[in-house]
Formats: sequence, structure tokens, C-alpha cells
Amino acid sequence: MFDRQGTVFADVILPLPLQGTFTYSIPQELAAKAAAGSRVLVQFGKKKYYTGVIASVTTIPPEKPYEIKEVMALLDDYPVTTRLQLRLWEWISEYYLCPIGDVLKAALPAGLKPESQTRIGLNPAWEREETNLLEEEAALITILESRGPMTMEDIVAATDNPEATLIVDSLIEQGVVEVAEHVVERYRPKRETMVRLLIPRGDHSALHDAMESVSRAPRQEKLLMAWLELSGWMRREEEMREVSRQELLEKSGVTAASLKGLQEKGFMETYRKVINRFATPVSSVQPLAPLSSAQERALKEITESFAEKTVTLLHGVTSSGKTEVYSHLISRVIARGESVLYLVPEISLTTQLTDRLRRVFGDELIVYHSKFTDNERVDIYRRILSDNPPRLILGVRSSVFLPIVGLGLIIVDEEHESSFKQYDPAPRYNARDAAIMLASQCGAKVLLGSATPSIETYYKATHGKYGLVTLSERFGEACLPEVEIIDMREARKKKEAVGILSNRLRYATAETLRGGKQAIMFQNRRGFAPVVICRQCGWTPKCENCDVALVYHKQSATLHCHYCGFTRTLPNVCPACGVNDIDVYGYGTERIAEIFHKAFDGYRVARMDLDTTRNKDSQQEIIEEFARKETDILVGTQMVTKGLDFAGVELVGVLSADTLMNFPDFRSNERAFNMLEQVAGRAGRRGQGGKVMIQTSRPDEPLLNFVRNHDYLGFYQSEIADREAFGYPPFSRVINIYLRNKDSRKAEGAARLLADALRQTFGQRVLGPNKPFVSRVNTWYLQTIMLKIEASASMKRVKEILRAVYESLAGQPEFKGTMIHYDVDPA
DNA sequence: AGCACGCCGACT
DNA sequence: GTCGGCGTGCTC
Repeated sequence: MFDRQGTVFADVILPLPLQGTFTYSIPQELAAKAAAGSRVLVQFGKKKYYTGVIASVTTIPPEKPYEIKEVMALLDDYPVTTRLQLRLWEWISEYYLCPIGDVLKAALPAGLKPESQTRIGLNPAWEREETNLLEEEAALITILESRGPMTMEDIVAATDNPEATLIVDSLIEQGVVEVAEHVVERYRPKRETMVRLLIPRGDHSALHDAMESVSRAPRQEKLLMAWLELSGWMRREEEMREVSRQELLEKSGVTAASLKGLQEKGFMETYRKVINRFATPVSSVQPLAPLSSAQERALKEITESFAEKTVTLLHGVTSSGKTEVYSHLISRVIARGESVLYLVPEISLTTQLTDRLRRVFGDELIVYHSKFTDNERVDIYRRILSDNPPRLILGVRSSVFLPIVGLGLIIVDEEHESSFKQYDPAPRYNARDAAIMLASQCGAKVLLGSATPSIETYYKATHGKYGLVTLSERFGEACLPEVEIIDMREARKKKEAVGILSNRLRYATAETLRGGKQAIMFQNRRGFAPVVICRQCGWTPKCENCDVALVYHKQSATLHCHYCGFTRTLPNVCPACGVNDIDVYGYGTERIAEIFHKAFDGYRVARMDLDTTRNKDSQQEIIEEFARKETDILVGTQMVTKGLDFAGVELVGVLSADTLMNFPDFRSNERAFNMLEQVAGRAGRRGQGGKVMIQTSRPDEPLLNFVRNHDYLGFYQSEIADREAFGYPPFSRVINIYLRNKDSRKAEGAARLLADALRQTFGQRVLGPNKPFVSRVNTWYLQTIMLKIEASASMKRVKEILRAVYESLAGQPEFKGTMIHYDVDPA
């Protein structure tokens, strides 16, 4: 053991699902620079290298007498994450019961987390003549000679031999090849080819000669002129600017061949330059739009509320112009020199919103979402860390992890949205609640915005924990759409429906289209038909990996599992009885789109769901086409319910509200109400006369009555009474415990064991174990246990007990092979 | 998460 | 008798 006296140690967080940090020693020459929040390259285990983040630096040697490895490299001169962020990571790890390494994985863009890779390369000491090689071995050597060290996957691909491992093993044995770890840097800055003139500025005679010599090559001349123009070479009083090859060719309108010519004549040369991905020209910034008196009042109330409370809820009905209020608030915070984090659900991050904010905040705005490439995310991250960071960060869930300095305000728009809660993979955190924690740790304020606040939030806002500001007036001429509930049982009885489409909805659609207006149809299920069945024997296709029936997708003529992605073709004859009588039932968006397409000949129908928005820009394209009125009817899943703001939409149809109201958990009502209210809000956003039609076979559900009257408060009161009666949030906190095992009986056994052990301490607060709705996913059998803890109890204590109980069971044979995870405050 | 170390079946 | 299957436990 080496002398630990006087050495500096770093507790390092590694991007692995492991509890706690790992202590490394810091070499003397790095000790001065090493700081919490900086990245280090460390070896972990026998071979792998990882990028970790220093959680803390200390001179106190660790107590445990394990061997301490040295940090191999310090990757940052300045920390990439702030102290505030590290505290948030720790909070998330504790509160959501997950390893801090998982938090690190979510917090840093992949480009900042290089990992080592095992590569196989030729051993330089090996001499070819002496060995007697097999044909395949010689072939692999040839490949390695030409391509250099390769990963095992690359070798398998290059040799087209899944058994290539065996060849490699044999070559290692013979000393022909060797195995080494390479650290791969994932981040690549963006580069561009630039063009410069090889004549010093001001040397007009040299320029004259050059012009002379291209006078017979008009294209080269054009190019030269364009370069002079773009660079400002001639305008002495101006600073010269660099010219990219692309803009030069565009400006001059000639091809690269002419540039080649000038290069060959020695007048020009090209070079590569790292460029900023955000070199968007400064758009002309417009002043803020004036507020209505109602908005003005809300703004004033929010400011007053912030004087007392960290968190304030802005309860604003759809179309009340919450975004305008946010903008005014943001501009005040920026004027104070502080930053704003503006969180939105993924789906509402449309250009509609970004354009609006860009017009007002120009370059102060930066956007962060999951469709950016990894390199782009690193650039955004670095820009936020820079000396001159943008002050308004508009982003999705994971933006709470951005290293923002001087945070003054966090806005969480659509705070009720369940997509703020991450479910898979860990960390299973709620970005809204993490944002509140973050703000309270740094003295920033939080504004939660929603037309249909979550029950928990509204409860806190009406019981003094949060401030509450209400904006009940729709902005401009907008008025709330009229909602009609269509009783499908009766419609079918009276033959006033064909399949899923009632005559009422059909006529209303026809009328809307005749009036040159648009319609949105909502169906919360993708694919063509969710039920596939053999009419002879009742056979139904099931997923191989999950306990669910497969959904028929017509366009691809395949059956899909919506849980694991498994697909198979639709068989012509039933695999069970051999008869050709397979039929499909039920309605997904694909089928709804087809029905409307057939029913409204000559009108254009578009579909927006997960299947049609897989590519990077396809969602944007569908939205823009609809905005330009190139489509008349938009059929979609939840995606159509959020944040779309179209003047032309007169009618919104909900094909079936039944499936929304069927979920067997305590949030079912809340989810259904939110979704219906949101989708209804798409109708008549501007101008008057929006109409919403909800088809259902349960027209008497009280929930639908609240939707019909746009009665959030009524809904809240009925729901909060239920929650209190059954002890659900906000009167308790829920922790779901998930167990999984590849063997169904082992999963059940372990779950029973754990539930019983927990009941020793928690008694009636333990519910289950139960099989979840889908009891097998991706070949894992699932069991759940629900823990319902009084709101007043110490969560810290609860979590300590959970850990202790698990520790005491983990070693037992009944628990072998069972994986466990927690979902705290499930969405 | 990797990866190495360690105990039981189908092969030289 | 060995090669190798993946079960189990450790990684600063």
C-alpha cells in the first residue's frame, strides 16, 4: 500500500448503475486543478476506462483499505457542471432511489462521456514467416493490416462471420494479435471549408495581375469577384471576414471546378475551420407584445406572489395567453442579469413556440431537446458554460441538468404533463419537481403553468404551499369551444353510426370541411386494428417477448408489439387451425385516417402518431402542412393534443373516450380529464365557434360532464375528495416497486417475500404484490408492490427502511435473479 | 454495466 | 479427462 499522507483524493461519480462514488488519488501535478464538477478519466475494474465526474476533493484518505487507483487524466480545466447541479444529482439519487451514476448518465450529453473500447490489433512483435496460419486467420490478418485496430463488432461485420471471436482467440494465443483499450472521444466540433485569397490585402497590383490572368476564364473571374465582395478585401475601412466555400460557390453561382482552377493558379487556398453551430444571424428583435388587462393583472400577481413563495401556479385557461405573460416575466428576469429555464413537454416544442420567443429574445434564446444530435447537445452545453451564455434556455425534461449560472426563474409549462416524469431508463425523476428543488437550492423562483393543473399542484396552490394566480379570460376574441357528448350505444341502436363513426360526427365534419375549415380527430391508439383474431378457432397473435396481443399495421401489413417493438407478418392462414379466416377488429389511428379518407373524398387527411413521426423532421412537416391548410383533417394520438395552435380548426372529434377512462390506477381520471380538455382546446383557438365532439359508450361518466362545462374546479373538487377517501396523493406519497425475473414463479416468489417483509414495518401501507396490466415485457415477468405513505411521514426514513429490507433479502436464494427498481411519485 | 472467477454437461 | 456454459460477486 502506498503512502496516503499528503495525497489528494477525488470521490468520483461513474456513469454506471452503481451505488455511491469511487475514490481515486490525484497525481500531484493535477491536484491544484482538480475540482468538484470536473471530469476525469479513470480505470474501473481490470480493463475499462470511464469518464467520471468529481463529486468532491479531499485530503482525508478513505478508511477502507482497498487499493486506490490514480486518476489517469483530468479532462477539464474548469468544471463542466456546477456545485448546484451536483447537489441536484445527489437529491435525485436519494429521492428517486437510484444510483447517482444513473443521474450522471442522464445529466451529461453522451459526447462528454467518453468510454474505452476494446480493440484488436496486430502485435508488432509478431513475425509472419514463422507461423502456420489457417486460411481464415490469414484473411483476418489482411483486414487488420489494412484497417488497423478494430472492435470485435467491426471484425464480425468485416469478415461476415459471427464466429470470428474464435479466430481472434486463436490469433491471440499465437501472439499474432493483441487486445488494447482505446478511449474514444465522441464529440466532434463542426468544421467548414473556408477559402482565402493568397494576395495580401492592399496589394492591388498583385490583384490586378490576378484579374488579368483570369480574364479569359469568366467563371473564375466571377468567383474571384464574389470572394472580394464577401470578404470585404477591397473595403479598407471594414474588418475582413472569412469566407466559406459553400457561400462563395452560392454567391458566385459557379461550380467547384472554377475554384479548383484558381487554387491551381496559386491565387486561392482552402482550409478547415471549427465553426459555431449557433451562428444564426441576429434576427431583428421585436418588442414584447402588450398585455391585455387580465394578463397585466396576472403578471402583477405573480410578481407579488414570488415575494413570498418560491413556487407559483399560473392557472390559465386554454388560449388565455400564458406565453405572453411568460415572455414579460422572462424579459424582466433577463434585464436583472439572471437566467431563465423554460421547461416544456417534448411534444409542445414546436417552431410555433420557438419562433415566437426568437422574435422577442433573439440570440438570448437557446433550445435543447432530444432530436438534436449528440454533437449539437455538447455544443449547447458548452455554450451555456461559456462566459457569455444565452439567458433563456427553452428545453425539455433533461434541461434541468444544464449548468446554468445565475438562474433566476424556472417556468414549467403544462406542469401537469406526465412526460415530465421519466420512466425508463433510470433515473425515474420528475423534471417539474427536480426544478422546484433546484430553484429552492439557489433562490430562484418557479412558475408552474397549466390550464388543467395536476391535482397535487392545485392542492398545494390552494393550501398555501404555492402561490396561485388565475387567468380565466381567453385572450382576444377566442371563446371556449362547445362540447357535445355522443352516446354511441344509442347511436348504434338507432343505426346512426357506421362502425366507429357516428352520423353526428360525420355530418359535423362535412359541414366544417364545406366551410373551408379544418378538423382534428383524436384516437388514443396507433396502428390499424388492435385486435386480430381467427374467426374459426379464436387464435390471436401474441408478442413473443411480452404478454400482449399484437396490433395490426395495415401499411406495412405487419403485426406490432407496442411494448418491445417486436414485429411479424400477418399470416394468410391461421397458424393454429390452418383456415384462411383471420379478421381484425378495433380502431387505431391508421384505420381512422382511412375511414375519413374514404368518407370525405377529395379532402386531404394526414396522420400524426409515433409511426408517422419517426424521422427527425416529419412531425414538423405534418404540423406545417396542416398550418398551411394543405391538409383538411388531422388524425392522431396524444401528439395532436398538445400545443398546436391553428386558426383554421373548427372541429375536434374524440373517436372514443372509453379507452381513456379505463385505466386501472389512481391517476386514470386525471389523465382522461387532462387529455380531453387539452384536445378540446385545439378547437376554435382564434375567432369563434369551435366545436368538440366526444364519442363514448358511457355518456353518464361524471368526468365527461366536467369536460362539457370546461369545469376544472368541479373536476378538481370531485377528484380531491376521492383521493382523500382512498388516501392517494396529495394525501399520501406513492412508491411503486417493480420486480422482474425471467422466470414467472421466481418473480412471484420474490415479490411475495418482499411484500411480506415490508408489511412488517409498513403494515397496511403495502399493497400487492400484483401482476401489472402487462405482466411480461421483453421476456421479463413483472410484479409490482405499491407503497402508500402518509404525506406527513419522513420520506428519508421510508427510503432507509426500503434499502435495509432489500439488503436483508437480496442474498436469499428466493431472490436470486430478480431485478428490482423503484418508481417514486409515479406519473 | 462489464468482467473475471468458479462450479457442472458434451466432447477430444 | 478437458472446454465452456453462464451464475455470482466485485469494481475505488
